[in-house]
Amino acid sequence: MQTDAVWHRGQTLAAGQVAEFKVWSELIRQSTGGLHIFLPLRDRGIDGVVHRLQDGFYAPVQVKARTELTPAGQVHITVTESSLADDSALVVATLVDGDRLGSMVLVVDEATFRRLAAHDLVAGREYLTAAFEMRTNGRSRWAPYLVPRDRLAERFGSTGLKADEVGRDLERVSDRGVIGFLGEAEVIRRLAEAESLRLFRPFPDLETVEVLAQHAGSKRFLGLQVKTSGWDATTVENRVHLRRSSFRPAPSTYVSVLGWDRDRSSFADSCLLIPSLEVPELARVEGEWMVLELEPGAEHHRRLEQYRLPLVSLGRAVERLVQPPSP
DNA sequence: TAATCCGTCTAGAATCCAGT
DNA sequence: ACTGGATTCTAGACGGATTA
Repeated sequence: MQTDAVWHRGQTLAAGQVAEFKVWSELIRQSTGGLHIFLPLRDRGIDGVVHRLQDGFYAPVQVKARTELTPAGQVHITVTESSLADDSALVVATLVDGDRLGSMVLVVDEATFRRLAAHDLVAGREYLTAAFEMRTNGRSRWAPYLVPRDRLAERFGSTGLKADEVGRDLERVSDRGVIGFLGEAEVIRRLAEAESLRLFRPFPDLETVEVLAQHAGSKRFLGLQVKTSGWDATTVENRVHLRRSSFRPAPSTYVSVLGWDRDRSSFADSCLLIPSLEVPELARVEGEWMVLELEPGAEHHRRLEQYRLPLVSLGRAVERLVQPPSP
């Protein structure tokens, strides 16, 4: 395949981007929706986070790509020591062969990568290199971590959703209106004020979790589902609907509810932050839906009162939930 | 066949600088 | 003093020759 020249010289970084999206699309396709991807909103370093829906597990991922084999037919992956910041993050390294990923993909956590890689000090900087051949029965130290391209999702623990589950999440895309979008933007703005949080958005945009935050220190994740509830002078009470079939409670998932004052076109001063595990006992079931009753404009939120906090402190509150345990 | 070493190139950051 | 463009600098990405 002589498409190399297309990428060569000046296109190499673009090739890296291409590789990232090849990896994401392979994971989404192979898992038939069982894996979702979150892309970073500001920080570089981690290229994306893979979310396994079955158990809510999050895996930070760094994608490394090469466009050419060495003359000896090897794939060489070099990274700087400084770019390996999270031992639990996974390195996904691959050849970009024309418009496809290579037939074999290296998937290894950063700690193992650091341990197995060739360490090389050049001009005061440390480089780590993995060298391997793209075949299944190699005997290199990397062989145990090589997986065929078509079994990438499997490596991430997803066997795919059952047929009746496929498409379920697609339904909810239409749930979100203009107000909902405003709410998400507001939550992102508030979380961005917390300096220790890294933020991610889902790709494609059909997750229950709409904003994902990771603490830079503890590396812990917290996913937020954002609900925005409007009110005006005439209707003080309101309800928030959560589709039961696509609601996946997990310890790391929270539901945030913002109030939108239609009269003033602004957000209420307070919001709610509810652990998703507690939602089923707080909500009333109405057929396909779980319903939370609240008074977004009021000072009191009835049985949800204990989850109320000032909107300005939302970033701090999320930060506290994921920060490292104090010694 | 794998590991090591190193040269070249680029994007983005930092800095400089001329024109207003 | 300010602005936007040009220039320089540097970390990191990439490729491949050489060694083990």
